[in-house]
Formats: sequence, structure tokens, C-alpha cells
Amino acid sequence: MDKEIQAPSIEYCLLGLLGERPMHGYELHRELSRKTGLGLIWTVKQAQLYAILAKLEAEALIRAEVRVQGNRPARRVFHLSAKGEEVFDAWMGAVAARKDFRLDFLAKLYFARQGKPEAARILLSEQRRLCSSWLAEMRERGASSADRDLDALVYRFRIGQLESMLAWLDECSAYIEERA
Amino acid sequence: MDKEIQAPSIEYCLLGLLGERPMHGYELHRELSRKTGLGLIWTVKQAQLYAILAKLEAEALIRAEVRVQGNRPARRVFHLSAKGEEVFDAWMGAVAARKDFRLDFLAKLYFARQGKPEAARILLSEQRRLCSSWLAEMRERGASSADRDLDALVYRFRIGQLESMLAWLDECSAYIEERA
DNA sequence: GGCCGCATGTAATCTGTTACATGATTCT
DNA sequence: AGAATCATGTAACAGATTACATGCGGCC
Repeated sequence: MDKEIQAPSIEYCLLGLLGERPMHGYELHRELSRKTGLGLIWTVKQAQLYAILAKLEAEALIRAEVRVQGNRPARRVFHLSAKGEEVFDAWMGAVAARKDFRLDFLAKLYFARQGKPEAARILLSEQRRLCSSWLAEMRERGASSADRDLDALVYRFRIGQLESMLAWLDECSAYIEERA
Repeated sequence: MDKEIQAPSIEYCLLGLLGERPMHGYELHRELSRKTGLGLIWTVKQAQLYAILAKLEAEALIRAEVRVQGNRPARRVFHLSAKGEEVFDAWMGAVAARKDFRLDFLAKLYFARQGKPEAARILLSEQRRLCSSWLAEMRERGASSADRDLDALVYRFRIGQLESMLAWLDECSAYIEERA
């Protein structure tokens, strides 16, 4: 059976990067180690990266083309396969789950911004609705906890984070409209 | 060599709970599964809990007292040892690191609130200073990234979260002063 | 001479998750 | 009759981290 990728978005980020242009492992690692762009969002340890690449290759989402070069070790340049592109597109189309939403959404925004603004717009509005519903839920739960309790304080922490998230999503909208 | 506990605060939470009163594994798990108090902050899977308890026992931070009861399986009631109390106090006195600060700080606040307000006050003011310095750093980095860039947007996300965190810390101060 | 960059990985270890085993009792 | 609660864990697997191996070329 074909064990598909689950929660973590790092796999999808790699697919997305390879969708831009084929790269070899070392290059991908360098890309994600920079303190700008995707590297600001995600980082991968070298050992983990090679493990993930092997997995993606086994799942036929990427395929390697060995490019020998004189004295240095040969490069394994990875290309996104048709199946890989499908999987990536499916991920892009789905809203980020609550759990590590931040990374997931940020990564999606990174890729959406380069594509057509329409995709980014849909992504944003759906994410916004989701955040609002989380906020409503937290408010409800917070209200039902005693006012002087620590519980209430915990909920207010989360509420604050969600509120600032929503404000930020509006900034994102402004950003994509501006450059549309 | 004596491999001490590292980053994760769940171990310390267990020590803290056992500092309140001795409990057996099942009881601890139930305590952390409730949707109030510490359970709102931390959750542990059963299997993990027993593994951690075994580790803490091996490190002599807690010790088990077997209490046989008629037909049911015997309970292993854990007590905090003097060494365990020391370790817990050291954790309480240290400021939460950037990584999973949220859980760490929330947990500390939970325990501090039951002790003398002085401890809570110190904890809060130090945490506040730390947050401020993170914020300053993010603002600086955000400013140096191009204005229309996605990088700037990423920084603004973090800045927003930190601002709301600081506002929340003030709420916490009000809370502990009110009940002091 | 020694360290850094290039480029690939493997091996050992640690942490966490899922699922199961046991076996009596009480709830539906 | 079947499920949930009590109470302990074990075993198998998945994921990530750390450290190391290889080997050449260029920089200080």
C-alpha cells in the first residue's frame, strides 16, 4: 500500500521548490537555510532532508537525475514528477489545519504569491473563515470558564493570538491586492 | 553520567503536580486530560506518561510507593523527592526559552500562582523583558527586509504575535495583583 | 597545516504515537 | 451482552537529532 504524506508541510515545500526548478539535495538545504524566503519559515536538518528526499523518490513524487561532475561527488538533481505536481496542487488547495497552521499557511502563501493571485485570494478568505471560527470557539469556551480563573487567562492568551492573526491576514490581503 | 532533563516542560509539570500531592500514574493522566487547569495547557498520552515516570524515577526525582488494593492492580503512588523539588524549583526560577515559550510560561504561571505572589511577579517581569527584546529584534529584522517582500510579512506576523503576548502579560500582572 | 565548502549519505539514539495485553468491576 | 473505568505497562513503529564517514579543492 502507498502510504501518502500526512501532516507535515515540509515535504510539500520541497515539492514546491522543485516545481520552481530542479535542484539537488545540498542546494535545497542551502535554500532552506537562508534567512529569507522559505528559509524564514521552514528549516530542515541535513540528515532529515536526505531522508525525506529518499522517501519522496520512493513515492515517485520526485525523480533523480544523476549528474556526474569531474572530481566532486556526483549530484542527484531532483525533478518534480507529474504525480508530485498533483500532490502539491492538492495540498495548496486545502486549508491549513489547526495544528501547526502557522507554518503551513505561511508556506502556502509563499507559493501562492508566485502563482495567480486568484489562488492566493481563495486561500486567504478560507483561512480567514477558519481562524474566525476558532476565535469564536475560544471566546465561547473562555466565557464559560470562571472569570478569575487561570483558565480564563489561558483562553485570553489564545484569543489574543487569534485576533492578531486575523489582523495579519488582512494585511496579507492588502499585500496580494496591491501586487495583483 | 546523569543525563538531566532538557527542554520539555512536561517533566517539570509532573514534578509540580506531585509536589502538590502524591499521585499514581493513572491519576496524573486523568489530571492532565481534564479540560481545565494544567490539562488546558499540557496533555500527555498514556504510554508517554508511564515512560516519563519511569525516567524520572530512574533519575531519583520521584520515588514510588506501591499500594496494593484487593482485586485491582496495585497502584504505584509517586512522591516528589528532595532532589526532585530542587530540580523543579530551579525550573521555576528560570525564564522560558523562546522555543515553546507558551507552554513553558503558562505552566510556570500555573504553579507560581499557587505559591507566593512574589515569585509570580518576578517571573512576569522577567518574561516581559524577554518578550520585549524578541519584539525589538523582530522589528529590527523586519525593517531591514524590503517593504513589499514576503519576508516583511512574515516578520509582521511574528511582531503581531509578540505584541499580543505582551498585552496579555499585562493582563497576567493585573490578575496576580488582584488576588495578591 | 587546518578548517571551510561541496555533496553525498549512514548509524545510533531519542522521543513520541498507536495499538495492544491483562483482568476485575460497573454502567447502559 | 457489550462498553467503559480502573491501572498497569509492553512492543512496534515513525520522526527527528546528533554525529560521523568520505574525499577533494581552496582559503588563511
